[in-house]
Amino acid sequence: MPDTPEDVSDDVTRPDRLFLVDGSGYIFRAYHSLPPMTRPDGTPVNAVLGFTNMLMKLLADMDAEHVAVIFDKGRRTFRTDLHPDYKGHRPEAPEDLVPQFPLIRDAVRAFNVACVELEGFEADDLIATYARQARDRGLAVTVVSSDKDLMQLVRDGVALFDPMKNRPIGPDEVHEKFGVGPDHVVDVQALAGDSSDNVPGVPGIGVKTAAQLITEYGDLETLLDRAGEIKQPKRRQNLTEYADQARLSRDLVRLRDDVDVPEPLSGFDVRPPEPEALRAFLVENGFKSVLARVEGDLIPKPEDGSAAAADPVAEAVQAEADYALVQDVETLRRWVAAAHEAGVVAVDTETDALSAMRGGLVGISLAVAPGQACYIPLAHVAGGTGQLALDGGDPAEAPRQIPLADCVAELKDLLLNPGVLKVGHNIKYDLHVLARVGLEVSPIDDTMVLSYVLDGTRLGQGTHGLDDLAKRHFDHAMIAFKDVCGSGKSQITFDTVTLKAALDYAAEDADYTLRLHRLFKPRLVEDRMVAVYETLDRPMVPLLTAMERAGIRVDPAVLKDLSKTFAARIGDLEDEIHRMAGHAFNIGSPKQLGEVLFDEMGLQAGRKSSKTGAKSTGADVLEDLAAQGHDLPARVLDWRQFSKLKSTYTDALVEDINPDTGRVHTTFGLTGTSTGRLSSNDPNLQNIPIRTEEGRRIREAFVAEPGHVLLSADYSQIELRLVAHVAGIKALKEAFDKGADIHAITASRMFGQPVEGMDPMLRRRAKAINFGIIYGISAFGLARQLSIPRGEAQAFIDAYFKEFPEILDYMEATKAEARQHGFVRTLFGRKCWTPGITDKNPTAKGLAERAAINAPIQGGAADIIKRAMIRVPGALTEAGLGARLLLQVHDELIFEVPEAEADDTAALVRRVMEGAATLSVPLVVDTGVAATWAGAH
DNA sequence: TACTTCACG
DNA sequence: GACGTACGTGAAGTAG
Repeated sequence: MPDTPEDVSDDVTRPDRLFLVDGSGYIFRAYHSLPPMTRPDGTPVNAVLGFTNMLMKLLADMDAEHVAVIFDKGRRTFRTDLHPDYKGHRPEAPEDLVPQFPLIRDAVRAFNVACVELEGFEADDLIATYARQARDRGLAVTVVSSDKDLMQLVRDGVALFDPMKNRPIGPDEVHEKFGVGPDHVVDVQALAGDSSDNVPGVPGIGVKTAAQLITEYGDLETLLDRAGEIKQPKRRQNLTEYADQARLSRDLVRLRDDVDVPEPLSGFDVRPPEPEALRAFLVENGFKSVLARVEGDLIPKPEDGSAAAADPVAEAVQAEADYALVQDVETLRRWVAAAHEAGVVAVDTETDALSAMRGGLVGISLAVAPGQACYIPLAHVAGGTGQLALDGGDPAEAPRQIPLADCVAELKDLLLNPGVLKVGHNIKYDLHVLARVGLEVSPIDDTMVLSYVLDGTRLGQGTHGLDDLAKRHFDHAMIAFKDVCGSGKSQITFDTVTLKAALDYAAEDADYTLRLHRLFKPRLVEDRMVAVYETLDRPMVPLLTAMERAGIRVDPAVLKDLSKTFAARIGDLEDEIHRMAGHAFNIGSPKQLGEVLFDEMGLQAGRKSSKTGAKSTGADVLEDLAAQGHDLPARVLDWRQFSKLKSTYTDALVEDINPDTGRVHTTFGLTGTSTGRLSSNDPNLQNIPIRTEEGRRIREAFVAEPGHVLLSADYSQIELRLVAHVAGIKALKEAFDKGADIHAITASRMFGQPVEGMDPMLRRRAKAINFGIIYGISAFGLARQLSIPRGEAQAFIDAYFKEFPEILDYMEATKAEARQHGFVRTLFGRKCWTPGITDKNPTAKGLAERAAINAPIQGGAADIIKRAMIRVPGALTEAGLGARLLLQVHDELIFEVPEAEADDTAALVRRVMEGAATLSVPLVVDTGVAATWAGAH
């Protein structure tokens, strides 16, 4: 704060003051000072609020020119390297506190206060360093902390202030606590130790004795040198025996004041907060009372209505809804003009069917500002009872509506204008619908994708539906679709809804899409997710739309033929199984099958299901029984295979062929997975069988258009390569550089056998371990996979860690990262949330830990193939090639290619995919070309 | 709707 | 030392 003339007059000579705040100490006090509370999205914020209040009070009370808040960063410091047990017994931070750590740093920045932390050092060391630097420059330093470890810093020009007791701590208070002056605090602590921090000290010596000894001998070294003079025999012996331990303790306790600090002192000037940033922070965390307090003081108060526009986020929260029905071209033009003016418009379409590929356009809604939205009915039919009042028409006739062609003509420029951002919620759907009436849309943003990128699968955030987000972020209950159209059998289509109901429902969707956009877009920067959104997920939206629209040709004759074959096999197996059982039963019922196997036949049950405790009839159990020579379970396995193939694939896929296109159009999910992978549904084309001969035949039904071929290009071992890269595993990298059989090489290293003529059993084991590594290996899991005793599995794992020791560090570091932040990041910065990582239940915690280890690998691979997909269309166009990307199956891309271009396209696709990321190991892509998907592998 | 099973990476 | 697990998906079927 600038000095007023009055202040200056009586204190012209006082030195500048610097306040150094021990942020980590504040956090725990804040956390315990308030009961648990959450903001609307479920994020706990009690510590954030407590911290914010404490920070505001400090800023208001202190009289200083410079201030900074210093935090601990991570557990590992140079002290844990000196003494691994240091602070080793400290419990993990409470689960609901962990996600608040980053928010608390946001709070500091929101108040425009410098915020410092440094890997490898505790906050105390940074404080000591800054205090020394500031003192050297003649500043008066006040360290704000209740931590006794900081008492050693007290001297001329450096004071301590205890915010807990609200009192200064000077040399007298230090003496009271340690029995010596500040300059000998370290010596006393070195002798007395500290059980809570695992500082060993010297046995039998507490603070009192230590102070007495130091006072008598002067300092620790002198005391240790002259320990022989001490009269008490036990004490003399301990001081001699544990001298090195005392020295270690001194090194642990003594603060480093020579840290290479990340921020210069000059950045600590006291500055007023940026009003927008502060308001955004307070609004987002729901700190209304704080907002009310600072309005008009730290930040300007919005003067009703107009001034709210000064802050987009606040406006998104507060705006009243005002929705308009658009039934004539003149009105439509005014909305289009408003959209041009705003530069951002939310768009939502209403259709007469759920399917993106089939639904016909019924109406369009637009929002140009929070609360300001309209609905343009286009294909509503006669009948709705509420229509008369609004449009003055005859209820027996269709309501007054702009002809579709006119509306398309009016919207065309807007939707393609590069200066107007079109925002949708799951806009992929709308892009399909609008494409069918001849409307292209660009550029776009998608609030569903934004929500996914920002909040992913955080605690309880399984879904990114518009209704959920409106509730979570604005505490607003959206009109439910079923309240407008009903549900189940009596559901009506949207074109029969009254215009009034349609307006309320449809305009609200566009309105809240726009509001969410205002909320989310600034968070990309704050959460450091700009690159992931802009370079990975947003470009996927139009790309996936094109892939879904393209679909893949499926030959129904092949499928029907297979269905017949499978039906015959199923029938035969069923008869045989029933005969063996002595009676008919439903083989598809795990319950009935279990009774036949374990009760009637008296076979030994393998394991029980985890949820219900029923005896499992899973494939692994049946395989064991079959291996013991029992025929019935062997037949059941066959029966299951054919039933699965028939019901899930051959029968179902025929129904999924779009009669208009003769092709199957899946929907790709961009926001469903915890790792950044895509998903595929309706139908799922990412799990078409391949592992068995019979199943693989289903891929013969996936065919190219006449004159075309299918090209499959898949990454070889991409996840294992990523492990080698991110974990920096030297031996694994060398193996990949050699380019040979990676599993055989692994086996060779682990079992000390030459790669030539490797025993297939050893290779199989090495392969299982390589997979296990990707999954966050456990002896139990490996033992189960390989059907070997757990001890043997553990021995394999130990052998693996011995050959590839870096993997252990990676696993530990990843778990620590997950515990600290609640998420881990992929190579490209994507956050993968790790709920349960601090769970008390060891099973849940173990699951979360393995998931955390797997996420950067699986997610990194997902990022890489997305990069490749995004680069492919441009590369094809540039090369003048006519291929279309049809499908993605995690590490594989499938294209439909003009026959004559097959070789060129394969080479180009391979080049793009292999160059999609530069790692310390080569990326390798294999390609195959054939008339069917079966042949392209 | 919950659970089990199984198809894929 | 106990906990009771390999990571990530979606779909079909049974059972309640």
